[in-house]
Amino acid sequence: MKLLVVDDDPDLLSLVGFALSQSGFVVVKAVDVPSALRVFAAESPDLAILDINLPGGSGFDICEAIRKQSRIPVMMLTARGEEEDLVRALDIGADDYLTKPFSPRTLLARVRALLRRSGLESGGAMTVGSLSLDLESLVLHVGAAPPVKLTKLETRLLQILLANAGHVVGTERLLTHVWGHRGSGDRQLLKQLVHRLRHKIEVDPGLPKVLKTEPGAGYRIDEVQA
Amino acid sequence: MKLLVVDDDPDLLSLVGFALSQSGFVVVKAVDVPSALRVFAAESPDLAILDINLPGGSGFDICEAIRKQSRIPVMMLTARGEEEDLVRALDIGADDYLTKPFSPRTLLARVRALLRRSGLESGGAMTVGSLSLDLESLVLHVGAAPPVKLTKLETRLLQILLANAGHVVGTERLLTHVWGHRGSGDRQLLKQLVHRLRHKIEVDPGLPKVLKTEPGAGYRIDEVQA
DNA sequence: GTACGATGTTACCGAAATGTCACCCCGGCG
DNA sequence: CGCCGGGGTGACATTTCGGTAACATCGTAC
Repeated sequence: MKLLVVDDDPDLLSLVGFALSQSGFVVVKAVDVPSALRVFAAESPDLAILDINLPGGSGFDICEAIRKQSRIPVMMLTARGEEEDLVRALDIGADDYLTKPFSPRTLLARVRALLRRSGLESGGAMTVGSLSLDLESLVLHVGAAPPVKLTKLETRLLQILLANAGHVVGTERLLTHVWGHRGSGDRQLLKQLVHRLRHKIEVDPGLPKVLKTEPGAGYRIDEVQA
Repeated sequence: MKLLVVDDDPDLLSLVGFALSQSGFVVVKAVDVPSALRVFAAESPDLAILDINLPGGSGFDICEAIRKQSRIPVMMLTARGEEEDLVRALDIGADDYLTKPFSPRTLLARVRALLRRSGLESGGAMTVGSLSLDLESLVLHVGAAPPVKLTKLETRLLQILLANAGHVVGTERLLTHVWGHRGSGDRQLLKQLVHRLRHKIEVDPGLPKVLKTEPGAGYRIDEVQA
């Protein structure tokens, strides 16, 4: 489970980073808005913890940018006594907030709660419609059909598509999520991966019912009724 | 994304220029009214940041001149304690203002907010009247009619036309927005693109109701009633 | 080392998107 | 009238995109 933490205070950043990685999370960090957006695009974290006051913008900007692409849980950090920020945060689509100062223990509890609420709890499976993907064992259940064993890359591809079910996910975003910065620009990799995945999960790979192509835009998975 | 910044203080100009280009914007500058107008005409920026007190005129003049041609977001800069200026600024058609001194962080946040509001920031959907364009999935909804699938170029064309709904967008600006500097000067490309787009979105492509031609100037989209 | 599955690479096909060209219509003008 | 110039239109060429297959390479279990 990968978490993005954005704060301009390096002390707080390392403290929080330490606490979270102690608990088994992978933590990626950023100190300002532009780098946060870069990291978000490059790493596709599963949850974001955003400070509101940042050099070069505010956590609101990051939150909005994230919401345009993703439904991952977002937690905002605010200084004491800026309650009006909270309204705006929740308005923009944040899922929770925490008032500084806070204890690592509190943070951890909130993070776990968020992950549980959003169904991304570590090790668990993500379910959308009649699709259920187990991220640990790399097994996919499609309706009542026998489970399918997937490869690492296939799982990552499905993960991001399911996390954005109903929305188109752009080619470039898929590439960076599955392969990281390396695969950037290489559509061929994606073509092949989609091709192979379809052969595993589609009844008729020639007429995909699950993993749809959006010409010129990317790919999409809709809620499928069993 | 290209921004025009006009201020007579070279220090402020370079500071702001630095902050903005750090965040990935292209910045063009001017120090007085005449050069600002020249630069605006030559560069077709997507947003303008105008100081009010300028040698040889005021930011109001620039704002008015811009408003005659374009609907791009305009932000005015004012010195502290000149609130009556603000009224006039908003009256004239400015979209936002900032009181000096301000932090680069604040400026950046406001600029982003403006771009987002005007639909020029990537991502999301933009709606004008009964037209709704989804920039991610390249789909356009026209009133209650079935959605239309657009191509990348068609989407870009509509994007800039919708962002300037109600105003004529000049040929040259359309060309550079859709094709980048490459297509500069090639009106044939634009003719074809408009032609093809009209066939997709107009009831009678021969008598366009949505995408209107402004002979000698460019094209325009008005608010269409549902 | 060998065998096997996973992944990366290259090539080809057909369709769609885009670019290019030739010609039309129309209004202004000498 | 014939000659522009701006736009519109249709036909066609070229490029890009997505799907598919075949083969190469890599890593790991045995």
